[in-house]
Amino acid sequence: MSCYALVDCNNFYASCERVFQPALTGRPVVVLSNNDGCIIARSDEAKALGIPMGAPLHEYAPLLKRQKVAVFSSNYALYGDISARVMDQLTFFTPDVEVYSIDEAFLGLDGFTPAMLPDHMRQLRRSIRQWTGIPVSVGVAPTKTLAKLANRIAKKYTSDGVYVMDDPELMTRILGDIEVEDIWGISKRWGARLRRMGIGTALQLRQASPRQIRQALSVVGERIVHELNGRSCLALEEIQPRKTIMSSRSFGTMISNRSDLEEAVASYTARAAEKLRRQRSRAGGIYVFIRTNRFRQQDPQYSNAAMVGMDEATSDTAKLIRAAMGALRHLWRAGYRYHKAGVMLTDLVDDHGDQASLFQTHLYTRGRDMAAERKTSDRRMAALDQINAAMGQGTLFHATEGLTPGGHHHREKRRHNLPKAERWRMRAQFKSPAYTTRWSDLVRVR
DNA sequence: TCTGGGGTCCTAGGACCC
DNA sequence: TCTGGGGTCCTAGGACCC
Repeated sequence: MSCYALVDCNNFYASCERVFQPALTGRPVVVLSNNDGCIIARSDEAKALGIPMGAPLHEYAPLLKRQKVAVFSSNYALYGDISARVMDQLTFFTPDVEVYSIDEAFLGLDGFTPAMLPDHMRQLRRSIRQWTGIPVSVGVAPTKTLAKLANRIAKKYTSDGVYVMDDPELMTRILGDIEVEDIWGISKRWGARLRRMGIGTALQLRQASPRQIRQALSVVGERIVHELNGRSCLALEEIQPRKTIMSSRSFGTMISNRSDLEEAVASYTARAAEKLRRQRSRAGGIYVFIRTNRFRQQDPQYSNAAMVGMDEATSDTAKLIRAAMGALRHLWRAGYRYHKAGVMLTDLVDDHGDQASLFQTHLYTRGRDMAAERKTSDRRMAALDQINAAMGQGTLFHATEGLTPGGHHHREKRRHNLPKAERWRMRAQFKSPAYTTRWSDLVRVR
């Protein structure tokens, strides 16, 4: 039987700020997003005041003032540093650590005797508190999904912040009280879909037919069913280099000037390139997007993006910026007030492996795709030619402009006289008359 | 006036090939 | 209006996460 723990830092950013200002203990604390726009972390006291996650600051400013809430701008350098210390402590307790996010880690506990787990985990919690000042909660269970739930229980109902899920009968009772939306991997939208199927609690989902859930929520949903039943489908994963690297910001004030926009995109590209080099990768492509403020309904709206393929994968900031500027030349339109822009580095390759042959394939298929585009859309072709002519560096092979949802729909309707759901059903029937699930389908292999 | 910034995985469908 | 079947590769879009 497998065994996992989820270690989760309580109200992480707020706790980090408190480490350096112990006087804030017992007082409500919130931390703000980049431009001080949203509230992205809250201490327990702040949550008790009814301040929701992601709330716009301007809506809650009066309440914060009235309640004397301590308000911080975010300090990611600090949070990253404290996070590293917390994760470092974990390795003293087990070598099997998967850092899942800045404030969470899964532990593999297969070698431990069940009887000693609670004490061991309490000790882990104490030592993290002692060495970093950060309070954590620990949930232990046979699968990652159950460990996530165990962690919730540890946070909400225990005094020592540790909960080990080992009593099957008690577990059944607990799952009956958990809403489906509180399960890891089930959000509002999927929750609503499940409720329409008569599934509202974790217990009901556990008892549901894996096949039916797969039809509704894909293999991802089916995995959750198995995981709730104690069959582990999600293994501990190794840390690996990122597959994409993003850098984006909304501007403090809106930008109409083209050179200001260029400056912003260039600096985002530089920042992304730094991250790229830090993980020893090179980028084969760069995606650039710009947009107006979607909240200002009264303003004319514009949003566009383009993707540039580099001639050769690179981590050279200057080259990447030239490519980004080429994309931007195409994207920019006068007369709009821009509010946000960003770049994403894609097609990342390792600095060590045999990336050369891998990249050859990409170049080849891209050429083929361009030929295909010519067939399907004259409009897109004209755009592509225009852009490619304008670009000195790299080859642009995709532009979102000209690809309208309407166009998709139109083609779709012409080609198929059956609705999508019906086609899908027929196809599924035809392909697999007898439903079987291979374990290899369920277990995610990286 | 103000409303975040990152990531990952899965599936359907199109293009292409034989 | 109909117009094979099997396979691969790729992309867009839709989900989800913190």
